[in-house]
Amino acid sequence: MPDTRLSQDDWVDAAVQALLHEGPGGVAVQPLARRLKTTKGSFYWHFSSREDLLRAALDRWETVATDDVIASVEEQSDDPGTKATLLIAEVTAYSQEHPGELLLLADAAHPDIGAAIERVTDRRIDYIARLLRGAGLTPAAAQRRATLAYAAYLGHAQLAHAVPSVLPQSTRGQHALAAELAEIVLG
Amino acid sequence: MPDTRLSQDDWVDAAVQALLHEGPGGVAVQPLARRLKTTKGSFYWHFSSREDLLRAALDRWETVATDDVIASVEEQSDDPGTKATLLIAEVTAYSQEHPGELLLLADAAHPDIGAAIERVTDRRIDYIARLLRGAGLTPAAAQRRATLAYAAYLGHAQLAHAVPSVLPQSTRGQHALAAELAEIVLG
DNA sequence: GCGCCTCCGTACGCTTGCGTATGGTGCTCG
DNA sequence: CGAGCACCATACGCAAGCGTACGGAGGCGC
Repeated sequence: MPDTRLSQDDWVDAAVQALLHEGPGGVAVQPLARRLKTTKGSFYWHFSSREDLLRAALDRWETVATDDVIASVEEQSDDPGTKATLLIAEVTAYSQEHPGELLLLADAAHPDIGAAIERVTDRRIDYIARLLRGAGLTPAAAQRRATLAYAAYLGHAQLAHAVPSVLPQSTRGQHALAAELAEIVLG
Repeated sequence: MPDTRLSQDDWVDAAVQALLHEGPGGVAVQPLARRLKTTKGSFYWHFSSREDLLRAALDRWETVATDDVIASVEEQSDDPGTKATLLIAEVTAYSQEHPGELLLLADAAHPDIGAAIERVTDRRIDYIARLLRGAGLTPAAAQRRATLAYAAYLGHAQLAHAVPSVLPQSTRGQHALAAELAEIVLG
């Protein structure tokens, strides 16, 4: 039992986990308190409200969902094409393990959530567009392709989570789909 | 005040509207009762539970979300390419006016919702694949392209609803994006 | 070793939704 | 025209979350 005393950060950690696995609805005071084996008394000492915690969790998510992924890809390769392939793999695995991110889109009406999503989406599409420009596309074409590619990724992730049966079941089939997408995007 | 007396169908109508505009969370007994200017007493006379109503609403949605759209497209043209273009337009407008459908994906864990989504998604992708075969693609390629096209549509709809700022604001830009998608899908 | 400040547990009130029980309406049919 | 049935309103109990009040424990400085 390492330190029965909790810090603000422990709560944020738990909130981010809940956010990634259950979506924003999982960021709830009492359930998290149960999981942390404590009570609301602790929570309301460190935070002023549930919204407060949600904001902190979103802030952290924003970083891991962009910088971390981008940095990981960047340090693995220099070639834009290779980087794109790496990105697809990394990001697919990421969304597979963290279905909560997709649930975030459903709550985009919430001001803080909407703002966070907007920043994350912007940075992701910009990064893809940058890769495509690196691969020789004109800025305008790169932007369009990047948007389409991201839309395809998003939709694919949604399908994988909500209707897996419509996607190829075999790894072969999945690979064929990913290859087709890559070929289309890279022209 | 046409008939202060309500039928089972009136409730289902209201539920479908709620489903299309607010997602499954909107299919709630008391809110609907308020909207219909009645009370739960009425509801529980016609239905045994909230789930009961939800199932009825999903059943109806399944029809309007597939057959109706497909029939509309089919009666407007015979050429597969034209039909695909029509489909994109029709379906984009549809999802624009009915953001609730996207929220359904977030609740795919619910058995009835998941099953309904699966049937709808299957039929939609199958229809697109049929169009693509009609345009000369091999069955396997048509299936892959149809899946990708649907994923792109889904993701695009999500973005339009949750992060409209990342999409082109001008109708010109939107048209360019749609054109690029159509060109990609049709080869 | 005493007091204080930090942190947490408990108990409460509030809201919103689901589902039930039960008493009323008004229409309809005999 | 009155009995019965279809339909609805009201009131209740229950669950789960948020937020507050307040009291108790435990470590730290002096």
